[in-house]
Amino acid sequence: MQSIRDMKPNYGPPPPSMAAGPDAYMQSNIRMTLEDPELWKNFHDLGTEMIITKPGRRMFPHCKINLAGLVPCAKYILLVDMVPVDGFRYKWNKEKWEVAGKAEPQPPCRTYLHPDSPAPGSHWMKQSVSFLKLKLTNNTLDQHGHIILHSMHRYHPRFHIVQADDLFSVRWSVFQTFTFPETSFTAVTAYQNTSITKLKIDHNPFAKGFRDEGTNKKRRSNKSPACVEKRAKMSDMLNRDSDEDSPPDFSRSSYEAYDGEEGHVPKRKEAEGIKRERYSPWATEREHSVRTESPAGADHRDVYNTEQLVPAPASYQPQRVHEFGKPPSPSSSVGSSNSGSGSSSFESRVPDVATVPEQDASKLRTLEVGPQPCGPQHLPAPQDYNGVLNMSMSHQAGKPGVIGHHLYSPYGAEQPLGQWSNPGPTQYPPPHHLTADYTTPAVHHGYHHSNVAEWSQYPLFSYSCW
DNA sequence: TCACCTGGCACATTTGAAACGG
DNA sequence: ACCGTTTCAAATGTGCCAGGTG
Repeated sequence: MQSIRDMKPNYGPPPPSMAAGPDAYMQSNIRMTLEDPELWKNFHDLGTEMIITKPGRRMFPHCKINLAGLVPCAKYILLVDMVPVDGFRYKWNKEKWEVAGKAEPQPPCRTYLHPDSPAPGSHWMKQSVSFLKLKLTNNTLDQHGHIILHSMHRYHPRFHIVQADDLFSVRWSVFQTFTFPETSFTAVTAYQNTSITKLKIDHNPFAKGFRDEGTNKKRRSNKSPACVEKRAKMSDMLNRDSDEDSPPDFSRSSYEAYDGEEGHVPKRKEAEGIKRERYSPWATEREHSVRTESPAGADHRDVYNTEQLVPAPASYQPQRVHEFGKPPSPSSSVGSSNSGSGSSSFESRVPDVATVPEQDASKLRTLEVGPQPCGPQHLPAPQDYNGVLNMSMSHQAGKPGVIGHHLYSPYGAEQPLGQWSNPGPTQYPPPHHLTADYTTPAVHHGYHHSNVAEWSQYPLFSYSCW
């Protein structure tokens, strides 16, 4: 865990209203733990898949975290974004994920803003923080603010804690980034691994209707002979695999593996966890040095499972600088993210092609920053949305504001936080806030592994102008 | 031909308004 | 009039599956 003391405010001098902001709330130990790690681990061991649909699909399991070590009176903003795990596209081939080529160009990068943001540390710490309403989509023209992903690509959620009184001061605030290796997943439009399907059905309350022991006799019993045959075939194949290169526990037909009472499933899975880990569907990638996650091995995994701080600002902001300096092609950033360096200019960033309906933008409103019960207050002057935009533009020369990046909240525009966005980067000259002051080595955490090194180079706000 | 995607379907949960009673 | 509980329908979230697409 890295102390926030090591961090610097994002970039450049803060505005007058924020002059003493982050420093006033300086703190040392923010702790983030993933809720339901066992469930995540169960999925991870099988190779988590997340359905992405045009209208957007929730994650399951959904991201739920616990926070500690925040300053109770200081306000924080919580963000989640998805970064590619690597630069490859995958295909599901005979019960295993295989590399199917280079990754497609990175879709417009979106960041999901937790609807409670901004809220005091006490609020975040008093109960677990759920990102239930975060949705994933494969629609690059999505206008609902869902996170856009490519099917058959692997991603990794990143959680960001930004100490800021409101969304508009985020830009000058310190932030910390956390990830949990077990939350990585493959985006798919249809489930490939039947074991994952079964696991989802068993654990997702919305899918109760598909449980064998459930009340839904209709669907299950109405399955066509062909379907039954297909399933039997699949079961056969799995069993064959188990004879060849997998322990029975993992490669057994999912329908066998999860037969019986729902309540029994988690226990069994816990017991089988270690075995499954060894024979996860990613084995091939590991063999081919494609799968680089958690190479530290089982010893370190446990540590990762409980909490992990990844690219804290001091360490990965330089990479953001590099990232911004890369050519506009998102594919280049995906495919060559290891190459690292680049110019410090990011004027050619690819704009987020998604747009927000004008009426949405027009509804955007100021974030209410009410009086706080305690602690030093450095509240920005009241401002409306236009004011924010103006502020942003006025800072373009050296410390731009929030334009250009699509930061979404599940709240609609009519809701308190609003879904605030802006006319899109193409309408504004790109800002230059990423000064190259930081020369700290890219990743220097104890848990550093190549995987982190790669994906952490994705900027927090890829297309943003923070 | 095949891998992948899409849209409709049935079933489940969630949510919020209406109804009701104390 | 207010509050708490119950009921019910609409909205929403699921995986399944047939058909479409490149």
